[in-house]
Amino acid sequence: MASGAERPTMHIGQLAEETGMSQRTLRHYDDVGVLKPSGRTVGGFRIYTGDDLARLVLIRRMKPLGYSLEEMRQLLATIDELQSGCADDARVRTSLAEFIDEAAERRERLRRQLDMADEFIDLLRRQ
Amino acid sequence: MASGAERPTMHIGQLAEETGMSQRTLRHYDDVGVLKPSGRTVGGFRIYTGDDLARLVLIRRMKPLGYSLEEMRQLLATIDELQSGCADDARVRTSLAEFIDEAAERRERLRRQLDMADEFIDLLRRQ
DNA sequence: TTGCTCCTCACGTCACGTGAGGTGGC
DNA sequence: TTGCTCCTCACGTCACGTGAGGTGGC
Repeated sequence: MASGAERPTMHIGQLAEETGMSQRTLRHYDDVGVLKPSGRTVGGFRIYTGDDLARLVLIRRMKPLGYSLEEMRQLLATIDELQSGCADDARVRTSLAEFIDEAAERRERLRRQLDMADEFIDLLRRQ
Repeated sequence: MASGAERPTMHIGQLAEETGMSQRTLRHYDDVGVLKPSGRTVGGFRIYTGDDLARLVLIRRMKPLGYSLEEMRQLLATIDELQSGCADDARVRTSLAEFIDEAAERRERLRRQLDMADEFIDLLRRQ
């Protein structure tokens, strides 16, 4: 009644729909700590916010680089620290720099995989 | 003694070394029928030929497209049929055309993943 | 004969998929 | 009150990794 502008929240089904990920995957991300819902209803339903959605979109972008969920968890933790005002913390800065180097390597591997795929398709077409 | 020009063969360790794949992976490919060694020694050692090496290189190029081992097995079977002179068999031709379409779709997915990876790295660099 | 390579189980792991059986929310 | 959505086990799957214990090959 006395509530002001409500932030939009959603249940697991809507988040799954909007991101194209399965509900099982979202529950698994909760279990391993990659994406914990912001809350629960009294009855136990997971409640996700717009921030959670943004985090999931970020996770989806990380996936092609082939990180394990544990590595994602660590990288997301570093990003969280940076955004909560630790941008001057040398330890966090170093950690970020390492992650960027790793990501660049993984990107190169992915690009080489695209080359391999093209070689493969050329071979198929020559049959 | 009376042998002519021998075709070079190798054991599992050398094949693993030359392709960068683990021996366990090669044994698994044998188990599921993706790459059966051309022979065995009396003692049971797997014997791989140059043809086997070529097939494994092909398999390595297929991997980035994310096929299951069962799908690889089928695609390789189709390629084998084509190369053993069934190139005029309509069924085999149709099968190949379907595989090429699928491969092109998977290639596009892979290219989009590269874009996602780049967006992710940009985001990291902006922190 | 000594190493080094290879062998076959067989259990473990990672990221989920897939029911089973039960309950919350509008 | 009726559906539809969500919940927690818990076993299954795919592509291997990782020892354990034993033997082949030059």
